[in-house]
Amino acid sequence: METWKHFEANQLTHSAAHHLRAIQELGAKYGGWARVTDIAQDLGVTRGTVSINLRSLKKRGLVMTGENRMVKLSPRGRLLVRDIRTKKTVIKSFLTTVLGVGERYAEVDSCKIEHLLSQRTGVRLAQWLVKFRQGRRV
Amino acid sequence: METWKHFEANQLTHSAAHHLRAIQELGAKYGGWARVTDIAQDLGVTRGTVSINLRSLKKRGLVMTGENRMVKLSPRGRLLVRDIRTKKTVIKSFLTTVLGVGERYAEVDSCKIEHLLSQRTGVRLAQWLVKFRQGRRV
DNA sequence: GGTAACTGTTTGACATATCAAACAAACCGG
DNA sequence: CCGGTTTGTTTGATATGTCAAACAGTTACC
Repeated sequence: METWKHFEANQLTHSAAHHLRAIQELGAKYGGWARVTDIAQDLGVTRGTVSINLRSLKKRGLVMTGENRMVKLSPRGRLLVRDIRTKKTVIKSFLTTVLGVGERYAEVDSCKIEHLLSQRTGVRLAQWLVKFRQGRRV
Repeated sequence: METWKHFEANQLTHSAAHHLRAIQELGAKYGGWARVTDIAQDLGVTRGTVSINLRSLKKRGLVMTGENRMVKLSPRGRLLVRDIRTKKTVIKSFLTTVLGVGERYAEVDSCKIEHLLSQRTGVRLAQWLVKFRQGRRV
């Protein structure tokens, strides 16, 4: 009866996942480095919020600080972002191309779910999707 | 860039959803009425936690108080529980029968996701599943 | 080089979710 | 009816995530 507690035990909260994602995206053009202000802008939260959240992400070794007050993902942070991004792509793709869900709903739903779906299930879905596209009935 | 905030704007948090679910299940044999102690036991949290969480669920009109210090779902609460339960069943069914995900993973994953998936997507998935079972390729 | 703007951090507040512990009310056994 | 147990609530902590506002340090421009 404690299955439901797995939710809170997740590696990343929704908020943390998006902080990491923002750093990755913003840093893409600057060798991985991102500024607090830009992260805050990307997420639509205040600089203070980002500052505080980065504190714990640094403590957890997912984000590193550079010289110019900039931050970048650690290797582990990069891995997490990659996995989540992959899952999101797969989920969204399933929703739109298989279920025929509209782009907007697919975007919102996959965004809510991406960081919660287990890696295993994500991989299964990806494999299934490949076969489905090949016209096999699985 | 604000899509990610839809997560927090959800109707029910994971915790709230499971409080409602517990009330519904426990009440099944008693005309819908459930006790704080039993809810706490079901969820594996303290009575104090349930007491506090019920406060806001009552304020939101999802739970009603009876005479004997018992609580039950309001019509709206019942609807929410039903929708979430349906989504969970559909998701879990998809994971096990289509993707071949193991029972345990399917249980945990569907539990994390049930309250987050939009109603529309849930319905789409259910319909797709019916066709899939009928052997149609969709 | 001095002033103004921008950046990042801190602080105090609030909301949610949880715990342990104290408490009061109700219930039950005798 | 009296005393002990059970029940539900409250209180004081902790943790996360958010805001606005104050603050300190940096940058930039003239």
